[in-house]
Amino acid sequence: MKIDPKSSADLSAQIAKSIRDAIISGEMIVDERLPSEAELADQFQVSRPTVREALKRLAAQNLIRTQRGASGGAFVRRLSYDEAFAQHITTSTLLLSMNAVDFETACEARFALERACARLSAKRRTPDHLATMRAEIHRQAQPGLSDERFCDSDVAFHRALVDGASNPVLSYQLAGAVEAMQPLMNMITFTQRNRDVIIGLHTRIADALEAQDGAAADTALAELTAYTLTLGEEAMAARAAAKAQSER
Amino acid sequence: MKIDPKSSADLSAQIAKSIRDAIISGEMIVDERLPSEAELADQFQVSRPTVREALKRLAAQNLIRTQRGASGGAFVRRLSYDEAFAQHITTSTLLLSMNAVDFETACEARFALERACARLSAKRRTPDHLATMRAEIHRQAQPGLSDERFCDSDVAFHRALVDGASNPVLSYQLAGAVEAMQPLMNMITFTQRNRDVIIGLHTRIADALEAQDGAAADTALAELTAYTLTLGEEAMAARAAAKAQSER
DNA sequence: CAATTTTCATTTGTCTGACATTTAATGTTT
DNA sequence: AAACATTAAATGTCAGACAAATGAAAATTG
Repeated sequence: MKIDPKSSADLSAQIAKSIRDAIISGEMIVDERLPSEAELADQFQVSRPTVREALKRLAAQNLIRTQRGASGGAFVRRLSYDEAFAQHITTSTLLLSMNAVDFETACEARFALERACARLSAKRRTPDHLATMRAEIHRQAQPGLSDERFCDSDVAFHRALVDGASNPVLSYQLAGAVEAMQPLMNMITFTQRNRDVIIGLHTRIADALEAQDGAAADTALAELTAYTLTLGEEAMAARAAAKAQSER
Repeated sequence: MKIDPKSSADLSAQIAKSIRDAIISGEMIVDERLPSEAELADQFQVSRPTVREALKRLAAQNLIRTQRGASGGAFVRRLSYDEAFAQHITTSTLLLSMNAVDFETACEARFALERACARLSAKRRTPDHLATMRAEIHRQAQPGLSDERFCDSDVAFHRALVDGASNPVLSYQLAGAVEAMQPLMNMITFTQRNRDVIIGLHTRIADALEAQDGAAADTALAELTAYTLTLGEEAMAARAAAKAQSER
């Protein structure tokens, strides 16, 4: 592990990269202990604060964990699905909000991916998944539910659908698309009629999965896509109108 | 922005979280300047090194960039697709390697997602995308191509397929699945016959997209999925046999 | 007056040295 | 043998300093 003294980049960034590469390449394995801060400082010929900054960078990426005390130090960390999920969702959400991705694009991506799971989910869904979906449908039908709670339930429903495919990699990749959409979905005002239509489609999807009919689930999802798109367009139009009004 | 002095967590982690939340919530907008390190230290009642560690954590997540000099400082950074891509791929790759995801699971996820793009790509692919795919097919047919280069080309081909859908969000989510598979794909030894079959399927996919026939593309992708799975199984079996041999 | 150079204040990058805190291992006592 | 105290090693935090970059203001020059 070496660093380039001529590089203009921060030393801490270079050191972090050096260690990160060692971890990613498999040169360092899970739970392996890194040298102590003092040793690293010596090795890279920098001071301890600089090493510490590098280690904090790695900690921010969940690549290492640190432990205080006698036999403490920095250890290569096993990246768990949950952490990867959280990271992925944060990044996806930021990407959408900072780059002003339009509703249509995000919606299309989300449902295209979800439909990819439908077939597998129809084959493998367990009674547990079906129960979760039914429960969320029931929740969505409750009167007086706020739009935000309705969206939460919607995400939970679709999450169950995706998890039904019983493929953690698929669930992981999908989580980003589904959850990152939520801020955009939250802009929509759901009338009772809107909700009825969505609940109807959700029921059809759940029925199709229960009957292990992948094609029917796909069709219902396609309809849900189209319907969500029209809702989104209306919401965006209303938003634009309100903005024009306030600027007048 | 406040921190909890009673918390057992590192101060730098708390400070980082506090600032991160402000950025994610939209409280701080892109290109906005954070207070200087000295001011932050004052504000949070900690020393400058601690603040710096917090800032390095944020820098590692591409949430801020720093600039030296008179009117320098830390600025909220616009997360670009490219950076998000890189981050996503790194995380996905680590997730697969550290959690020993089996070939079958990763392969299934990858192709399920890819098939989700096929329909859209058939509709929207440009001559550019087609040209890229044809070029990669041509490259794959070249004699003497190493297995690794063959895989590279394979990824490039599928990337073009995905990009053909012209949905950056879709491309972003897919990139993780496709690229993270590469280390697993690299374990496979591709015989000439293997390559011929794959190239044939690639050609069928390209033809289908050119004809804007989504269904045909989907069928060819399904066949490619099945074929890749058998190749993977063989490779894993060979690997297991070699291991048993060496342990005997 | 305009253009160029110099100076200067600000801010991040890095270093030194110190102390606090946590924790496991070791030693001591009962 | 078990409970307790000691110690050493490691990270966490701090204070203060200097280096380096950089933009803006001031001084100089043509």
